[in-house]
Amino acid sequence: MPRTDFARIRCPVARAMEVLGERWSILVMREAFYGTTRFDDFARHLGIATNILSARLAKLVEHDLLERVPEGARHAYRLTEKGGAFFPVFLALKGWSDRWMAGPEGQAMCLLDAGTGEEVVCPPPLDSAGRPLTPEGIRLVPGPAASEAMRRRFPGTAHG
Amino acid sequence: MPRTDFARIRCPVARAMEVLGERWSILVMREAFYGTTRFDDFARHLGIATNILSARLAKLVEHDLLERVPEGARHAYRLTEKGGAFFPVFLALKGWSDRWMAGPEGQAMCLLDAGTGEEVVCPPPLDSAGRPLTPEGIRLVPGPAASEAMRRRFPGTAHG
DNA sequence: CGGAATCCGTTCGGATACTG
DNA sequence: CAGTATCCGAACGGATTCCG
Repeated sequence: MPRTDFARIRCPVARAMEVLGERWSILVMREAFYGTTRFDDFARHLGIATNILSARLAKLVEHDLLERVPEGARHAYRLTEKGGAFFPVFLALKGWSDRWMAGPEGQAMCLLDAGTGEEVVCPPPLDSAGRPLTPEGIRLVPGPAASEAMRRRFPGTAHG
Repeated sequence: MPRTDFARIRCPVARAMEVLGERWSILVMREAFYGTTRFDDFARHLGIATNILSARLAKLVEHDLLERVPEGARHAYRLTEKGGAFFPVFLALKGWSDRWMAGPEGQAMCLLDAGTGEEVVCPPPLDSAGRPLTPEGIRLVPGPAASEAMRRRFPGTAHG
């Protein structure tokens, strides 16, 4: 009984979980955002087993979030455009985690705008009245890739 | 050899991965954001094995993203404040996934502002010049919960 | 040192059966 | 219908070893 193949699910978020759904994956990306590029640095900074690191990096490279480029005798793992585009997601996750998952001491790392020195925050999505958007404030309509089940579940169109 | 206990890591993001680091977890939250509250609906909508769903829901309830409330003869799983606060993170992830992980057909679901009918997007973080913030545009300083290793790695303070 | 390969315990996760 | 429990294969992940 092979496990469900997330790559085959129509929902792009599910497909993202195929790449980022293991617990170390996001932390590897965090390290990449913090400037780490070499295998050994990832391993030491994270305290991750090397075989797992190897597998995670390979998957991130396979899905084009990182690229493996020769650098002298070794390799460097660098963010691609796709990987760099994930930065706002990480920022949002970090914001939530610092607020809701931190211990009494608070946050471990502080991200400052290099220009102003102000702390970087992910702006929250707002509704038309300028209030933070909640799940209740949205209407769901199927997109072009929606399955039949989704269309039955959420009847309507963008302009209906 | 037990696996690394993410709850003990100082980084709040790592602690978040303790709860959300399994591949089904985010999709369970997605369903909650889409209005699902009952066990059977989660199971049918997601196509997840019921024992796994049971475990994921229990963990989300344990960490206070969902609460299990009696509803007639059964239970309803409802978003808590903490769980609702995760919505912007989901939105950011969905935006990235729709852009970078979707197939040629595009997105599966479209989230509209219930008031205006406009598609909801997560505003990207900007730097002081109004340009999208990149990992290169930030300066990293240790926060109050930073480990010694982190302080050595990132010397400096918020006002240094 | 960089990274892959091996070994093995643990967890995930699907299918099925079971209880209320 | 709402879940829990059991079984078992497959994947995750830690420790160690090995190769360039």
